[in-house]
Amino acid sequence: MKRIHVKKGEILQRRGELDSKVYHVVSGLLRSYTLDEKGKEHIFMFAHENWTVGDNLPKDVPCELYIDALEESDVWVLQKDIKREAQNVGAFLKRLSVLQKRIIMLMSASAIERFEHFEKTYPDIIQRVPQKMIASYLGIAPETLSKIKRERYK
Amino acid sequence: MKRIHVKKGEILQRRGELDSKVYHVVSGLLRSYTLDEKGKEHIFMFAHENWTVGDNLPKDVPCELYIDALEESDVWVLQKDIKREAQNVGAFLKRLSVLQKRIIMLMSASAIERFEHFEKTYPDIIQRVPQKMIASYLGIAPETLSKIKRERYK
DNA sequence: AGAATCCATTAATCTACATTAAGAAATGAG
DNA sequence: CTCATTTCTTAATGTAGATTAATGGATTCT
Repeated sequence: MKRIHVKKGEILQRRGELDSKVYHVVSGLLRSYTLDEKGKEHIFMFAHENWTVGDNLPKDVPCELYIDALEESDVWVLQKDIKREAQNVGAFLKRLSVLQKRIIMLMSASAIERFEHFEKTYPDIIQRVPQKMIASYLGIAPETLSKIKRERYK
Repeated sequence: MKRIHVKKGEILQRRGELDSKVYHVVSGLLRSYTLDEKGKEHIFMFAHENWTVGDNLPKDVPCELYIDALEESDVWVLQKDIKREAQNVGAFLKRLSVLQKRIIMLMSASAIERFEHFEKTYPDIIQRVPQKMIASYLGIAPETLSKIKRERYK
């Protein structure tokens, strides 16, 4: 846990890095964002005074967010040595990362991509709920989901 | 903390309730969802075996999610007596609730509504970042944000 | 079993928002 | 101060996905 000073525009984290840190803003303003295939930015979160940004993934999983400074900032950099806090916190982290992924998908992925991601992530749930509920989860109309699947297998 | 058995279709929680609980699924399948003004359902999350659902709000804040059972289920019902766990967990809960709200907005609100919500929630950040970044956060094109604001004040 | 409800699929039409392009305004660097 | 870059606005056109509606097949209820 150390304190750093960053200038405007400085990049603190890039997608794909391992052992990503958590950043707690003392002063200034950070932002985390993703880049889609077309190179378009999707801002995931702004973090100003007393707020925290960072992927919430285990140390051995590559992170998905870029983090940079929108203003000159003072920041605490926290290691994620989760072990000691164990179970409880681990569960929170898992939920945070699921929600994060969900937001990223809603913002940057098409209906088809969202469905394909869902298929991979929750293969069992697909069998257990009606399609219209999957559509509702994905944020698309049931008719659209139907169309997607048709085009997919033809 | 008690264990309950619920039948398919049973409603465990309605939007607006205070002192909402957290539900941990032992067997079966739950779902949480919102209803928009048009009465349309937007599923926030499926929770199957060993997963957890629930708003992550303080006891005195009305919850935003409905929760019901998609299958006959066994569930642990947990009180949210957060006090003892203090700071750390409190911060997680806050982050979870922000992400939850974000997903709900992305799924059920129009561009204008998302902007108005952002205005209210982060009045200070609006002053500090370019509009195109706010658009990127809201998941809309900068041109659309520009149009929205024009129509708004005319 | 028969009735009623729910669900998936298709097709036609509609709409919110994206994209593109171009000029005006603001910001910043030297 | 001035030129360059970034940002904002406006308008024209395009498109992914919503909406509506109709049909047939499954489920569930009595």
